[in-house]
Amino acid sequence: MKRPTISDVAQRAGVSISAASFALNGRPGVSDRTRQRILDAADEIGWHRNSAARVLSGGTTNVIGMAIPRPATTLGVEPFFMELVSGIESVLAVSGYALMMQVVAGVDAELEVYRSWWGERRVDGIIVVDLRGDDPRIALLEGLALPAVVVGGPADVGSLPHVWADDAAATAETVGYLAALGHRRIGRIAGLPDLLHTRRRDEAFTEASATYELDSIDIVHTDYTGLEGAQATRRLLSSPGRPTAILYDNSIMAVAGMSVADEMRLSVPEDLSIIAWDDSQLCQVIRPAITALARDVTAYGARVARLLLDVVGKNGDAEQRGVQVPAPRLVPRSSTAPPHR
Amino acid sequence: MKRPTISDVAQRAGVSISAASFALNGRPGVSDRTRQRILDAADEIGWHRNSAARVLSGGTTNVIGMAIPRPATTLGVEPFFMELVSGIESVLAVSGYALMMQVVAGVDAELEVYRSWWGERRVDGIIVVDLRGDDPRIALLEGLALPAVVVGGPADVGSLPHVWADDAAATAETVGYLAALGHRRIGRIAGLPDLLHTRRRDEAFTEASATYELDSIDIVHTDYTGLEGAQATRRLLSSPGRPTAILYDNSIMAVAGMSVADEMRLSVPEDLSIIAWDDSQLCQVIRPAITALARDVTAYGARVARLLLDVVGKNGDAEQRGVQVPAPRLVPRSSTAPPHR
DNA sequence: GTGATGAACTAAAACGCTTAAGCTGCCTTC
DNA sequence: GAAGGCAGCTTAAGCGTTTTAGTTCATCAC
Repeated sequence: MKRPTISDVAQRAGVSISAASFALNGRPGVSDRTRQRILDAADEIGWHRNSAARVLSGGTTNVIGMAIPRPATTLGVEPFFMELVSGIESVLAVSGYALMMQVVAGVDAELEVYRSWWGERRVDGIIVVDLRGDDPRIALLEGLALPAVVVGGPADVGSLPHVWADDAAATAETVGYLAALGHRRIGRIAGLPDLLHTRRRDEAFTEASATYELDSIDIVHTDYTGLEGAQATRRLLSSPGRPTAILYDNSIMAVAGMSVADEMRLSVPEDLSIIAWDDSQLCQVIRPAITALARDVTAYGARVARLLLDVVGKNGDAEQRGVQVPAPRLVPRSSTAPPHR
Repeated sequence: MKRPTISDVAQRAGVSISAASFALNGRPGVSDRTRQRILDAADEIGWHRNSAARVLSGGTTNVIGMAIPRPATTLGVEPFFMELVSGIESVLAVSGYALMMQVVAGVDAELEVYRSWWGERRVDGIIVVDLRGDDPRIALLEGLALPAVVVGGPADVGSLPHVWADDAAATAETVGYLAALGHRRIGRIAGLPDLLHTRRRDEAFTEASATYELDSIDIVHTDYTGLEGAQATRRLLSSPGRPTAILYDNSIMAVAGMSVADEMRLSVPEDLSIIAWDDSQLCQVIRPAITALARDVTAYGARVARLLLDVVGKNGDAEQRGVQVPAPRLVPRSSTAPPHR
């Protein structure tokens, strides 16, 4: 089955190729009658614009690229990620853009992917996730002048537009809440230490502990899996001055921690309060329900996509370099209470 | 920054454009010395093949398309989906293919996406998920002769290659296991009723209940969310001859069900045994740990991707129409036991 | 009646690549 | 020594669009 081309359309409508092109792109230069005849002809033979040809003659690809610097096998573990993609897709889909995802093995591979995408003219813009300290991707993207939006910030993003939430404020608020409940020893079971947002939360956590004059804090880094979450919890709860509250960087680790407490005959929330970053169905469904730092990840993703479309010039070019989304809200549930005794 | 073209490479190496093309594509027609000179030149100026131009002159796009017929906001709920994508990516990434995802609002939108992708020559092949009864996508794809692989089957896939697992056998085995423990009343809390695999499991469940001469079974369909899983559980546990075991179609519903049991002062597994389809970190981490029907979803996705690459002719063209992956294995944990009394 | 204007349309170049066909020399072969 | 073959290259056509620079022709002002 041969694909019809624009010249088939032109022939059928009895006009030149360029008249057909004008009509099909909604440009002036053809009369309304002719335009309609051309559109009808295109419809009748089921014409679709060949995207390669369009790109070759200077058009846009209508593709947004996103490299994922995580091992493919761990992608499914973090619901944050998939929700972000959902939000991005919800905007791209209605704008006729597709999302091209590529899992990459490491930072070097990711840089290479960006260079390829740029050189091959495969994407109109890209979304950068999992920002790290001294991230070489920033400089590369600035150099290539590839339209890009960073998920994260507001520091260390160079001149790139970015979308960020005030994790530090949310962390401080959470520590304050626990302090108000009477907790003096608080633990934090965090994600990967080289991710920038982990560091920001770490710092905010430490600062807040000073502000509220806590007796002690403890931070343990993990790879976000339930397994490491459980190990870290076991470690904290076995220490001499064990914490009476733990803040987890995701919900699967919080659940794992709750099981460890159970295993050690500590009850939640009487002996141990538990809070999870990123609310999810899981937090709501489990008993006791888990107090969570809720953010609308889907809306976050949507905001990222909208900013990127602005940057690639699809919509009005409102030049916003940094966009802030609402800070996570603390949603108190049954897993937090004043400490026992 | 101007992107270098093949003619820049040719000029720098002092040869014609076609000589450069031959060399850069590893074809015969240039001497080894010249070839090396050309490759060096390309490297020095950072040349990348313009993919649009390559596609336009008959090449492949090196892109695999995947339309997702679910609302974007629920994408994050089902870990199965993301794990499948991980597996697919793990194969595509090393073969230099990218995955293009597009969320679609319904079946009609999906058909339109396929027609566009075909007409625009945007993808080399596509992956079809969430097979339904009398699925119109099958006929369309057969008609367009677009290389495609269906996730599911083995029935109702037309002539399309597909990858499937024997869910029916796993269902039967599970019912048999519960029967052997002494359960006579079993419930099933299933996913969307119009998905083909839901129907297959429903049928197998009903058949097995006859085989093992159970007293009663009950099937409730849901949208896979914890909320509906909880509601369905409440309904089953409130009925006169309430089940002593429930089989859930995913793990989040199983957890929700466990909480409902707790709420109703029924303990797991003494009063209620719980089994979840699709093992996950969640099943392992929660207390009691949940007995699960484990399948290697990542490997499943990888198999799908490999088959599709075969079909588009990347690898050897071993013509396998239907590929079977291992049936889910029952992994007994603490959430199942003989019924009380 | 003349020249200017502009709407409606066409011809042709350009985008960057692949590839079929053609052109050199040089080496064999008889 | 003429014919043939072959490696190693070049020329040029073609892929399906977009877009620039025309061309034609009717209309209008004076």
